Amino acid sequence: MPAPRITLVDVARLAGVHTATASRALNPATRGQVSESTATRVAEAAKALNYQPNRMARGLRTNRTFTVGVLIPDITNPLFPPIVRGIEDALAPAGYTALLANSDNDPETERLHVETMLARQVDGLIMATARRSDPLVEHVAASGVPVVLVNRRSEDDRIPSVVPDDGKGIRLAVRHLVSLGHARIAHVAGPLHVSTGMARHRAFLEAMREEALEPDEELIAFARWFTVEEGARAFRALLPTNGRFTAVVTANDLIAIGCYDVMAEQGLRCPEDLSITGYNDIPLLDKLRPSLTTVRLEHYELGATAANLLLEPAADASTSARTILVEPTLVVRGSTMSLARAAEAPTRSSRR
Amino acid sequence: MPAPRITLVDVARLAGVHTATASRALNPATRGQVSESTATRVAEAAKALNYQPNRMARGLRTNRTFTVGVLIPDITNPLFPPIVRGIEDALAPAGYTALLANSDNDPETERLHVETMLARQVDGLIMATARRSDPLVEHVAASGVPVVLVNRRSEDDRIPSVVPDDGKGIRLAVRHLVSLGHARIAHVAGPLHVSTGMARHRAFLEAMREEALEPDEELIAFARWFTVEEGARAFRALLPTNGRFTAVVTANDLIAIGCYDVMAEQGLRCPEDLSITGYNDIPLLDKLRPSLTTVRLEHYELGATAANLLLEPAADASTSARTILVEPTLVVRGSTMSLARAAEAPTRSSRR
DNA sequence: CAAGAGCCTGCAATCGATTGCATGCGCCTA
DNA sequence: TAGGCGCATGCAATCGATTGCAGGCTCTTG
Repeated sequence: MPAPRITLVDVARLAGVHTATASRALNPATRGQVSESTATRVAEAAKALNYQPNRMARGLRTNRTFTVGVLIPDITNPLFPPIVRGIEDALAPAGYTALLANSDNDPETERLHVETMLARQVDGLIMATARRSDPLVEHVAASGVPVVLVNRRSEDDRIPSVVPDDGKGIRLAVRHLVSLGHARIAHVAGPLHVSTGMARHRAFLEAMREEALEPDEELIAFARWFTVEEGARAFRALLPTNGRFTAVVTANDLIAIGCYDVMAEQGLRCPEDLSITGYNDIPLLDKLRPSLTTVRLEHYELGATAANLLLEPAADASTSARTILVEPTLVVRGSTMSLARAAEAPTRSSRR
Repeated sequence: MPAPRITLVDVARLAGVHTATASRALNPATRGQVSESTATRVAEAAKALNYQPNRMARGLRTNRTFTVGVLIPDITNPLFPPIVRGIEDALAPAGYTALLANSDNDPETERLHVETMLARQVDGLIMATARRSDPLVEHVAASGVPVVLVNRRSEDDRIPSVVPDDGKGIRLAVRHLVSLGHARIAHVAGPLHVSTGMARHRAFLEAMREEALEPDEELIAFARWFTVEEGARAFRALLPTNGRFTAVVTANDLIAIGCYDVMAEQGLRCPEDLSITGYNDIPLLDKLRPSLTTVRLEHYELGATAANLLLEPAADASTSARTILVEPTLVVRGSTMSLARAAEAPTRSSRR
C-alpha cells in the first residue's frame, strides 16, 4: 500500500493557512515574511505529517534541481572513487546530490550522458573526462550550465578546473631518482591527448634538463592509456636498449604496475636492477612487492575542491575562471634505491 | 549567455500543432494516436530545435523520475566500484540514472540519504548497506518504493536481494585448504550484524564439520568491520595459540591483508608458515606478495542483476520476493600451499 | 481622528509536460 | 443523401510548489 504522499496542501490545511503562507514559513529565506507564531505552527504541522517537499515540483518552478552531474571515465579505476567521494561529501552539506555516469573515455557515450544530465536539469556538471581539446566541454560551457573539470583540464583555460600540479609532481620523482645517483632515466608517458599525460611528459623533459640531464628519446615510451596493459606494452618497447637506463619515471601507478609485470617476466629485479616511480598513490601500492615509490595526490581533496568551486556563487564573468593546482608529495617506498647500493646487490639475474 | 531552453511549445509551434499533439507524437506509447504525417513533422521539428523534454515537468505529471537511488557504505572500498558500475550499466539502457550516496555504515547518515532520495521521488532504491535486522530497509519497503538489496541481505526475506552465495564460497576455501592437507584451520570472521559476516562465519563452521573437522573456538576471531585494521587486530588475538593452526580462512580480502601485515610484523612467512584465503577478489590482489588465494565474485554482475531485478515489472505481490544468489569461484594463488611442501621449506623464522 | 506606513496573509499565475474529454472532419453505409 | 462511426487534433485541467501583487489589519503620527 503506497503511502499517500503528503503535500504542502495538507500541511497548510492542518496549520490553518494558505499554501503560500505555508511555503514561506517553511523556506528559511522567506521565513521573515510570516509572523513567528504561524511560522512555528506551520513547522509543527510539517513535522507532525512528516512533510517532505516534492523537489520536482519545486525544481519546475525555481529551475533548480539541487542535482549535479558527475561524469567520469570509469569508477572501477581506483583513481576515481576518492574523487567521487570528495565530490559527494562536499555537495551533501549544501543539499546537492550527485548523478554519476561512466563514459569509458568514449566521446559518444560522454555526449549521451551529458545530454541526459542536461535534460535532467542538473544545476552543474563536474567532468573528469576532459581531453586537452574537447568540443563537448566547450559545448557545455557555452550552454550556460556551470561546469568544473577535475583531474584533467582542457586547453581552453576559461573552463574552471581542479587538477594536480603535474609539473611539481614529476619534478619530485626525477629529483628523488637523481639524488639517489641515477642519471640514465627512462620515461613511460601516458596518453598525450589528455592534460595529465601531456603535462607529465613535458614536466619530465623539463625536470631532466633542470638536473642538467638531456632526456634520451630512445628511453621514452608512450602508453596509449593509463592502464596496466598499456604500461606493460610501452615498457616492453624500452627493453631493447638493454642496460641503457637504471630508473624509470612513469606517468601513473597503473602504468608502473605494468612495468612490474614485464620486469617479473624478464627476470629483472626491482629496485636492484631498476628503480621505478609511479604517480597518484592509489590504494594498496604499499602492499605490493616491492612497495611502489610514487607521487601522492589527495584525490579526495581534488574532488571536494572541484565541488566547492562549482557551488561557489558564480563570480562575475570578468573574474577569469580559475584553475586550481593541487600540491603533490613524494612517497618513498621500496621500488627506488640508490644506484650505489644497487651495484652492491648480488649479480643481476640474466634475461631469458 | 545561457541558451534559452527549448520547450514543447516551441516544437509544437514549429510543427504547427498543439502541444498536446506534439507530446503524443513524441511519446512512443501514444504515437499511434496521431497521424503518421504529423508524427514525422513533429519529430523533425524536435530534431531541428534539438528539443530535450524537461524531465522534471514530465516527472511532476507522471510521478516518475527515471532516477534510482543507490546507497552504499563507501565507494572507496574497492568492493563497491564494480557493483556501482554494474548497476549503472544496467540502468542506463532503460533510461534510468543513478543517484549515489555513501553512508559510512552510519544509520543516521543512511536515514538522511534515504529521506533525501525519497523526497527526490526516486523510482526505486538499491541499498548495499543493509544490516541483518534493519528498520530503515523495512521502512522503505513499507513506504511502497521498490527496493532491492545488494551484496548484503536483510533477515526479512520479503525484501528482494542479490547476494553472494556465501555458504558455497567459504566451502570452496575450506575444501581447498583441506585438500592441501590442512586440518588445523583458523578463521577471522567479519561483523556478525551484517548478512555477509554472519553467513560466512556460519558457513565456516558447517564446512569444517562437513570435512569432519571440529572447529576450535580458540582459533576463531572476529573483526568488527571489513577493514585492514580490524583484520589485523582480530588476527593478533589468534597469535597466542602459537602453532595451533596452519591456515586461516578470512571473511574478506581486506581482513586477509590485515593478516598479511601482522604476519610481516611477526616475521611469519606466507604461505610457508601459514596459508591464507580471502573473499571477494578485489583488484590488485594478484600483485601482492604473495598473491592472495581468494573466493572470486563477479561484483559487476551482482550490481547489474540487482538493477535488473529492480526494473523488472513488479511481479504481483503474491510472487514472494526473490533472493538471488551469485555463484562464487575459487582463485588459487600464492598464499596457500600444501602442508607437505610447507614442511620442506627452510626453518620457520622465529618470532620476535 | 484621519491618513499613512508596515506587516501578514491570501489570491492566482506560473514552471513544462501529460492526458481525459470534447470536437471536427472525412468517409462509409443504408 | 442523411446518419453514424472513428480517427486526428485541440482544449483545458493537472501535478506541487513558488512568488509578484494586492488587500486587510494594526499601529503610529501629524
